[in-house]
Amino acid sequence: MRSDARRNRDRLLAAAREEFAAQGRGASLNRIAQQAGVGPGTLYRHFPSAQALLVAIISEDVAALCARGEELLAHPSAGEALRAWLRALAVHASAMRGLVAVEALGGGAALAECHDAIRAAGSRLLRRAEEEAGERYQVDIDDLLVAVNAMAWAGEQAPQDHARLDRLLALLMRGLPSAG
Amino acid sequence: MRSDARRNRDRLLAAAREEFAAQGRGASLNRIAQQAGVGPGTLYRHFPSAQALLVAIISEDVAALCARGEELLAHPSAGEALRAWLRALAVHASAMRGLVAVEALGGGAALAECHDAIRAAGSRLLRRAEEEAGERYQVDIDDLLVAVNAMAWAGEQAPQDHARLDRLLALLMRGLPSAG
DNA sequence: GTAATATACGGAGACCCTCTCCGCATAGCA
DNA sequence: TGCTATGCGGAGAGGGTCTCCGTATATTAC
Repeated sequence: MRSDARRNRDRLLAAAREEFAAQGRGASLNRIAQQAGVGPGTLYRHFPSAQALLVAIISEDVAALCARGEELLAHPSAGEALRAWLRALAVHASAMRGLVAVEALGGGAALAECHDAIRAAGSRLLRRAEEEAGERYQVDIDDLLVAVNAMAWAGEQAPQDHARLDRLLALLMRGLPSAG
Repeated sequence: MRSDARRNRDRLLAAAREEFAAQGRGASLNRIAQQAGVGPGTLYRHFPSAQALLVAIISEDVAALCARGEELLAHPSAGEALRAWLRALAVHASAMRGLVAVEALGGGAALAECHDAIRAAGSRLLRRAEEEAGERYQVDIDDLLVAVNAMAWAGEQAPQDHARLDRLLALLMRGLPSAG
């Protein structure tokens, strides 16, 4: 990749993060291109669709989430570790308003890889929590992750209510093993 | 209101229901007007924004939900009644893809009335379930309703997975009193 | 039945958004 | 320094939201 292309790509990603965080669903790809100082054509060459742009951003975050999951495997309380990680996931999902919605949709192969990585991390934490609690927690890990995303989405619908996300997560986690 | 205006209003609402159900977020107000056989100007005179249109549709449904809540107060199991009603709420929220999202947003006075009515019905069912279970269920009714909406939203993100909504609701309801 | 009037209609069009196409510029290389 | 592959950018097509205003019509009074 040519150096100017690389530079533009990076600028576009940075501008997109800002725009998505600020505007949520109302984000405009035009504005992103403008903010990054490139033409719309350049944006669409790098990212053929708004979704591709989102996937690229998400991919950047997934590694961090997986690393956090790895760390949390060493946490003395497996139940708390699971909760902490799900909360981190929710915060990631909330980071840009409306981003979650697209994350939940199709999104292609790149996003599938992200999902697999997230699912793997979540599965390990869930299994450890189950072992700790000595009971099988009858839930599909995918459902649990979707539910966490849904809570993040709902939390973002009322951005002024900062505590809502925590309350919603608490509500969701009532049924988890070794609940506080 | 002039008779032709009334007729057009009704046609617009019917067309809007179809369009929202079929297209979800991709719904086009232009198409709704076209489908209803009126010009765009007519649509915007009756409903100044897409949100106003949604609110009008929602208002139509709320009465039915409240009536269902009333019925369920007579159900022998208060816990089951609560669950059944929350499920009905989720189905309503799912009825048109993406409608939930707007429902969660501001929406003005008309929507506030709807929320109040829903909250009142939900509160009564929740209180009865608590009494039956002999325990106080520490949850804000608003949070519970938002969470149900969030699950409906998540369910609609994967319309091909019909059972997902049920699984997500089950997940949410694990922490409810007298859970099965 | 007809005239007067308030009310509502509808479509042209302004403006913005997404996304494409292609002539032009330039980075990288010999 | 010149060549070429690669990338840039903006004009513009197509469609969406929403407005404005000349035209049409339901309604009322006579």
